[in-house]
Amino acid sequence: MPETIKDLLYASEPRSSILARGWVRTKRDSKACSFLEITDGSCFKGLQVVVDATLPTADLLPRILTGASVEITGELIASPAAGQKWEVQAKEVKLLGEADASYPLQKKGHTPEFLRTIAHLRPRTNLFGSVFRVRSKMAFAVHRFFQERGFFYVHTPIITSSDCEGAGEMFQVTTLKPNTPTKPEQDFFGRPTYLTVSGQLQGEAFACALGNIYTFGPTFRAENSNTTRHAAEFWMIEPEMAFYDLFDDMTLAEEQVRYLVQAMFDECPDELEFFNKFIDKELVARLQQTLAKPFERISYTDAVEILLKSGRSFENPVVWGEGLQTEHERFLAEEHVKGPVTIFNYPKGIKPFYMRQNDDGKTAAAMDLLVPGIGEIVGGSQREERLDILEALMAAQGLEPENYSWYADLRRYGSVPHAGYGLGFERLLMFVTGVPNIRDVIPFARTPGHAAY
RNA sequence: UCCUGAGUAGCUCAGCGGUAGAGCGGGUGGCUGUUAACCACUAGGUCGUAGGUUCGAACCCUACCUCAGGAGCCA
Repeated sequence: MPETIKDLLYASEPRSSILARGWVRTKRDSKACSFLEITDGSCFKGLQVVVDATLPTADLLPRILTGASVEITGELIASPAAGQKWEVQAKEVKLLGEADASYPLQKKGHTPEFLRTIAHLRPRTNLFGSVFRVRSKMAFAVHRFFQERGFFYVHTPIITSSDCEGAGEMFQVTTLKPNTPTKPEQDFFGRPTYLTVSGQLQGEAFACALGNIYTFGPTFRAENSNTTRHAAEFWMIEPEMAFYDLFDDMTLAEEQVRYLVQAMFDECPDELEFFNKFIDKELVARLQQTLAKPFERISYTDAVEILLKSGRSFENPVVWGEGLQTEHERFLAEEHVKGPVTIFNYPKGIKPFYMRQNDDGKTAAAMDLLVPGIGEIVGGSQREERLDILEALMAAQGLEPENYSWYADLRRYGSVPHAGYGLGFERLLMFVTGVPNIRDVIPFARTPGHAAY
């Protein structure tokens, strides 16, 4: 298999003959020689290649501009200059693919807005190369976290006929031709179907069989949301655990966030350093703080008290029974706690039917984990395991019982207490990279009006 | 969807009523073991689109389009 630039940069000794392939990041010419910096995406750093002007293949140099792909045969030597440990003294240069002057990536900083317009080329930049290496490492760490704890990975359906009530608007999936009179029964599945907004309900079925399970896959929301934290297609991590109560649930969510932050330090140090320098100067300090002490937990009722006593004037009034607004959440995480905080036991009136009703008759066993800079990163609850109460809640929220009969069966036959949560993978990536826009942590982001590529 | 702001060269921006500018990127030449190198010269733009005001509009007004930020919805 071909060697990568990462292999070469981590060499322990000089080598008399190597082959390096990659894309030219910069070229610096002098009379006697040219310096190429080439990258292949295998790691953050690039490899410096020195091409002597007397080399027979040096006449290719005028055609080797930023973005060109090259193959270099040469010698790996200790670099005589500062800036890099190793460099390649080229013996032969091959131009694999030219990139002419219209190549849009220059040797200078570009705005993320511009780079979004060239989503197919942006992974070649320092920033996006780093983001997507981190995305891969974090995805694997998510699996590792659960697998180390004996959780089973369940593939819940992408196409579904059940709407996870309260999760948002759905994209319809149909093979019926538009503008022709048709009935739902004539459709492919014999009923209306949608792209899933959550695998939770199916996840509960498997938790009530395999014990501890998780899903990790794409979910879809047809909301017309235009913010830095929302996308129409995003990846969600949804564990569901039999015999867990709300506090077990919170503990697992907190552990997972800390685990993934630790993985960032352990597995992506070069990228972390880059993000801290160019994206968010507080990033490393904030992540260290995340690991330093256990996350705080505040009940919704106490949180309302804290907000009311804060002496702060908020745009939106703080009222028990209403949802916490973004400004309230930010105050709690960024100013009151100055770190991640879990808010739990929300008023039952603002939560969906499947959340377990608390004995106080006023609240539901729900929790949100808020982090500084992002806000809500996890939303979860203990699920209502009592059939009569579940049915009453469904009726109160106007749901058709027949659509949820399979879900009610989980309570009808061997019901157990259980709990779960959803962790937004992209929001987690924003948290560990400091990248402020969700569109920049998704390879090809889907947001309202945007589905190019 | 609502509110706010912005659209000027390939990119980042300045110009804010009187003949379109800079830096970077490209080209040419020079120089140097260079690090987003440096120096000189050079090419490159119907100033988002359509109307309007004015002797005169990149600049003022209106509408639309696009992008961004904030809010709501949530992960």
